Amino acid sequence: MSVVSFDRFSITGESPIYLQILRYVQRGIVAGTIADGEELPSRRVLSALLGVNPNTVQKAYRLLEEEGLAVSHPGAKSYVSFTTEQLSAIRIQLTEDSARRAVESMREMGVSLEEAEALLRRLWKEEAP
Amino acid sequence: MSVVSFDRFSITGESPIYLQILRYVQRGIVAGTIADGEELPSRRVLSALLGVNPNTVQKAYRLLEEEGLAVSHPGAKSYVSFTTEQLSAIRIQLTEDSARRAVESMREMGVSLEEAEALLRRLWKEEAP
DNA sequence: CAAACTGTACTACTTGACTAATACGGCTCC
DNA sequence: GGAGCCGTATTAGTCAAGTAGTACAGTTTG
Repeated sequence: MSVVSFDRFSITGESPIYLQILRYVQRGIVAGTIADGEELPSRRVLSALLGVNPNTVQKAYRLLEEEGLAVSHPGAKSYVSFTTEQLSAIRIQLTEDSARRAVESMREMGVSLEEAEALLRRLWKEEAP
Repeated sequence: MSVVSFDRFSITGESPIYLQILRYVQRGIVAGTIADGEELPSRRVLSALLGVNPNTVQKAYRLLEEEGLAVSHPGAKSYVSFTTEQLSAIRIQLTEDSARRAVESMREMGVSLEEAEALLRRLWKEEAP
């Protein structure tokens, strides 16, 4: 099985490195570019590639394992591992669920749909890379 | 003019104290319980009431002034001051955190702005009374 | 088996956010 | 005009997050 590629990954300094690594893998899983069973680069290899400390990568991998998206065993390689149920769960969790909370919050505050749309476009532009 | 009451305010430790004070006033303004021109408790009085340092209150008041919701002059009392145009801006800002998380998630999942707008309108109608 | 990898645990350093302590100068009102 | 308020600036302490350095133990592979 192939190894997860981090060629399209770069550190931006806008958020903690370990979170950027975590989101990169999550995004890859949902986008289909990272498949179930794929091998993850070792902590040392990836840390050397990114120029950070192995523990920073370890933190990201530990979070992945806590979410059930990867499996790790002492001394052995780590692998991406998820079920189709988890995939849809992640998709919902990361998109519609957060959007629903935002909508609910805005409605409680009396924000109009037009204001919400304006806010959406503004935030979308702000978060652009 | 009456003084802004903090009787219904209590520190929860879930977020910085100065932000809790800021949001309390913002919510009060949006809810209509705090009117334009009302007098704010002095930094020292409110800090003694809450059991925190005057500078913590000062930080909240300074943010209020930066947002144009209060006016302060050296040696004089501070007052709440806002226009009707600012009301909608406050409502949007109070929900901006959840909205920002939603936008961030959708961007990570590769959702386009158009799809996000469609999702927003759909969720908006679903939550309608 | 042994070398070279692997994951993991522990400690330490750096940095920024948050809060506190203190001091200074301006307004107000008797 | 002076006592007692007021807002403000400056400095310092506290704490957690993030990252780094190092060491230990297990697995793989030749």
